[in-house]
Amino acid sequence: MRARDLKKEEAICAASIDLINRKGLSETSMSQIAKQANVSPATIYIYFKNKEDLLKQLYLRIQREASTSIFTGYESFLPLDESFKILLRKAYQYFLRKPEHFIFLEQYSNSPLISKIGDDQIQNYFEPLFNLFARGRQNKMIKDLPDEMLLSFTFYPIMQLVKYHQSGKLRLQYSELEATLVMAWNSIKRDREVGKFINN
Amino acid sequence: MRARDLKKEEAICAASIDLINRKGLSETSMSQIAKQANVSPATIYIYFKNKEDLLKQLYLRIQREASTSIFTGYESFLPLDESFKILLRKAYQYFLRKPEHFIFLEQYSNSPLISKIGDDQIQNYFEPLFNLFARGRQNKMIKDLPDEMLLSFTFYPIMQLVKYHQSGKLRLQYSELEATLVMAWNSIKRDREVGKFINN
Amino acid sequence: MRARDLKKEEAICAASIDLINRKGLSETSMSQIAKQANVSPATIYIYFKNKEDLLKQLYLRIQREASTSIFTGYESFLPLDESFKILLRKAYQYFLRKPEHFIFLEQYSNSPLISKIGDDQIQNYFEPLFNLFARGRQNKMIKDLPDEMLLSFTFYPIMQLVKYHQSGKLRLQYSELEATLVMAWNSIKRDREVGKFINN
Amino acid sequence: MRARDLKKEEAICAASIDLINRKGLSETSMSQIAKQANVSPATIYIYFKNKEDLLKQLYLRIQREASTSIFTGYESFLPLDESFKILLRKAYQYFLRKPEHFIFLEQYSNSPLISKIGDDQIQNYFEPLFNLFARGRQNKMIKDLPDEMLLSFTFYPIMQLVKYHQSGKLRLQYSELEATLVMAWNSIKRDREVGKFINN
DNA sequence: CATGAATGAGAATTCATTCAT
DNA sequence: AATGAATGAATTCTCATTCAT
Repeated sequence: MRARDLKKEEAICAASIDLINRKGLSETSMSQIAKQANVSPATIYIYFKNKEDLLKQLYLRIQREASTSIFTGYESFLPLDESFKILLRKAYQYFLRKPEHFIFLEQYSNSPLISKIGDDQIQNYFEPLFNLFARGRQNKMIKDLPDEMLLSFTFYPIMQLVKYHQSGKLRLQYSELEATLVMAWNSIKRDREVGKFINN
Repeated sequence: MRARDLKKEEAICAASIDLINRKGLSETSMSQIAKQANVSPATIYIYFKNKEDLLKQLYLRIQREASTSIFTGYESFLPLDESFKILLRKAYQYFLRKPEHFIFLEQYSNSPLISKIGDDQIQNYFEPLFNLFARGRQNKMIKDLPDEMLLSFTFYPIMQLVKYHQSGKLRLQYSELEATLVMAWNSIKRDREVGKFINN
Repeated sequence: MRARDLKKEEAICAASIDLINRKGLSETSMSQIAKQANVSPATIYIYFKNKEDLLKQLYLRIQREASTSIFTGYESFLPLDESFKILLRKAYQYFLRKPEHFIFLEQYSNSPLISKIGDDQIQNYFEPLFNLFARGRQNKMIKDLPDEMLLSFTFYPIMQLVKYHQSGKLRLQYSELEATLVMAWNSIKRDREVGKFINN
Repeated sequence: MRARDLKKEEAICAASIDLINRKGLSETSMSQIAKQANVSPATIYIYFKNKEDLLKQLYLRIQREASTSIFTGYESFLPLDESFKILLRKAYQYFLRKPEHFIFLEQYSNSPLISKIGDDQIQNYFEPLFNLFARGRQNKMIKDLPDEMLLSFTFYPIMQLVKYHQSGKLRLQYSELEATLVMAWNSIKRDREVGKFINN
């Protein structure tokens, strides 16, 4: 597998994402994908080893694309909180622009398929954010909490709001988004009031 | 006339949940379920109209059970923040005790199947939390933000931590959980420091 | 089997005939019949041994009813041609009144199921007609041809016209029917013009 | 790319016809057909959309083949009665040679499936006979009756005799067939004796 | 590289029938 | 007698994948 015609490969990916988003992983068959992509079923097997591989590649390439788009071009000399808000803002806006990608990622990563992907492969996509966290902890500007906790109160709430946006339940204005970013930052930034249990 | 066998229905549900957790929605077939539940495939169709209905009923009954378990028995005369923390703590602990239920809900609600369920049917499960939010907003103890925003910074981060727990990436100690609940509360409680965009 | 409640038995028969006429033998299941007859599937097996038996009994009882209705009450002292025309007219009118019965008979008798029914069982239903033919042959009023041939040019054309009527393609007026009966009679009545091959 | 294998399609058709003749429309399953045709069940669905389509195509192609075989090559310059007898004779002999086709047609056209076929599609197969009728009516050689009536006293009696032949109840000698054709012709030919109701 | 044909395995669902009450 | 529950076997049809061109 892995051949030339990028147009065809792209068509296969687009068809897959669209179908999976609309019908679900279980209701999307290789022949449906083939039909919608205007290729023969056999052609898919030139570009991907099998269905599992197709889905995995899709997941990885969407992650990669999102990560690239979100984490490139932000100036690391900015104050930590600014950098942090820039990243979250870009993430929010990126997924608003690419709802199909967002939905696909959610579906895939909440299914057992996700276990077939090595942790490291994913972890890397968050690296810049983790670096930011590390810097913040060193500078005593961010609470001394594990990355997962910090993500849970910053990145994931934002992702949840993307979901609300896409379902139409809550569409943030620009100013509201900015306030939200402040909320996210406040929830992890270190301050004078000391918590009872966590030594921050 | 033979009476309907609740044992059988229960076996079907349990088998479904188990298989779906292990193999995924897409890889779980009616005959696999039947086999694991020790009934005939045809028997499933006595209790559920079809596969879609089976999954939907599972989703609703798991939601209901979780909601009941989490939202019953908390004393409403307690201070708002206490009530709030009790609910989140119970939610966290409930899903820790019922990982299969948690995983099922995540998988189902991130698939297109979720769109077949009326909004109202779901919304109700959160009602006590929404009531709390409403009270808090009236009392000026909670920021004047829409429910979705409040959930995004309280309930969903906690759910994210359940996920981390179950994947083994981050298992909170009791004291850490308590600190986390404080974090959640702090993120939505109204305070003297006035944000730039939100008038709280 | 064979029990009491005639209402139930009648309901089962009526439902069967209706469904088979509308959906076809292949598309009619015992549970559909049960549902339409407002009884339990198990109940059908009290009245009939199994599906094959149900169909067979239906066929026989419809044949019997038709035969009874057509062949009773015609006066045998009438001239042969009058008797003959009376019978055909009654047959035509009977099936016009009972389209469901007609359609069922056609469907059943043109399927391999018919082979499960002994020839004698059916033959009897035509007996009065056969007697008429025999008398006619003896009296030299009817061509000396086998019963099957005589039926083919009298009874079956009339049945074909019933079919046309029911499909809406050709609905005979009363006078047209009478003319048709004359045609039928002419085709088998003996006359002076002698055929080349058959000695009539 | 593999080309479609006409041998396979033919095998599927032959197997279908054979099974339907022996077991009946209702008792013939796609897998039985596949097995007897020595193909995979899935292969049938390459050539036919579904079971209903398979049966419909079978019906149409058998009708077409019969029609072609019966109605080609008869000389239209012959006297009307000769032409007419030629056609009926060919029909009789054709179906005697192809009992499976005859039985299939009878079974299909007496089931509700027939209603899924447009009238026009069928009507065409009889066209040459209808033309003959039209000519005969114009020439005042045939009674002035609708096509359906004429068919009922000519074509269908002959078909009924085919049925008798195949069931073994009455096998006509050649000379008997000829006499029968005369009967058919006489029943529709116009003559001096004027009927009471029909103005012929 | 690309294809439509081909397929065995398996999907969801229904079947005719029997069971337990 | 009558029922709805229960079922193993069978139904139609689709699946992921490979084959032959």
